[in-house]
Amino acid sequence: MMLSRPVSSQLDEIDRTLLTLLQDDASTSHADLAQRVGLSATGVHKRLKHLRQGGYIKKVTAVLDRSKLGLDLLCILKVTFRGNLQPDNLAELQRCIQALPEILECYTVTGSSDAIIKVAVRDHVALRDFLHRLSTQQQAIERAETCIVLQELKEGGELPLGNA
Amino acid sequence: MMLSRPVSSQLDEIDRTLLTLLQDDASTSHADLAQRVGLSATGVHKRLKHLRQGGYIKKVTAVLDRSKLGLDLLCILKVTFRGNLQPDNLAELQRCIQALPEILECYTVTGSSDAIIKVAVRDHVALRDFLHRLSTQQQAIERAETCIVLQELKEGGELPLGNA
DNA sequence: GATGAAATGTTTACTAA
DNA sequence: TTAGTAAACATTTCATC
Repeated sequence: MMLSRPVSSQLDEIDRTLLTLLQDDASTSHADLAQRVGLSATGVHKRLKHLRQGGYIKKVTAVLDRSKLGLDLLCILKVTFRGNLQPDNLAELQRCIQALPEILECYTVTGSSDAIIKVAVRDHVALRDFLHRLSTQQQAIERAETCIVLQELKEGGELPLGNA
Repeated sequence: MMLSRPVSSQLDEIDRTLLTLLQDDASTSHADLAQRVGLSATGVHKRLKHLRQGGYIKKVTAVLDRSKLGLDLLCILKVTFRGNLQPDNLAELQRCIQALPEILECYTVTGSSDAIIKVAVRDHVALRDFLHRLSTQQQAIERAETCIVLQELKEGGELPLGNA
């Protein structure tokens, strides 16, 4: 016999719709959300509480306009290390992330580079300064190709939940 | 003689602090924010209104947990086109972004690749399927190096406003 | 999950600096 | 132009069904 759902249950379609709506605009009121998914505001509230407590929603954040804030130059760095991703290099990289706030994102990856770093700076002077601080703090960099972003065709990265 | 500031004025330190706090948690109440910046809730409200209307805050979004939603495989694609970034290729790329929701971010860049694409999929089967649809829809791809993300050392990309 | 009441949070008009 | 006070309004949350 099928008892009630486990605490950390699978998400149903209403949950996924709610998450999609909140990815688009997290300031939507419960009443609005309720109308769209065909539930009461309280029903929405309980589901959101579950989604937050279950860690599905990690946080709610304000997305700012980089240009308006003077950070016009976006770059993607492809970095390779001497000795690849050996523990020392990784530890140093993590220290860099803490020390250099211009680093927006940082991933270690397979392929021709060891790490990929996204950086936002004011202009090419700030970029030069950043690269100098990076190479000072990360001793084991063998090569760092700086790719300047020409166009942001899509960003923000809302997850596709239609088939999740 | 120096007259009053234009409507779309520069941001002061309180504005920047508010933006930083909202990047960290956009669900913070006006009362809480007020306490932190030494203002009344009304003062905060007026500043936030200005920041929203001025376009400094583009939107408020819920950040979801990829793993919990079954999108465990994050990849970064370095793509080069036959004929580089010629208009036809760009148009086709924009169509791809619309058609392939797995694409979280897409940038055209300088350097050894023409575009860099961030993709989230469920597993390697979904990745294979995605790559197939990509190459079908984007005819002019000369080469696409798929870098699988091993670790997300930093993501989300909150902007550093200390020196803005 | 729904209803309605209580607690919070937000917005506005008004006032003062 | 900017911010504070207080009141009106809306939303979120909780107890109860």
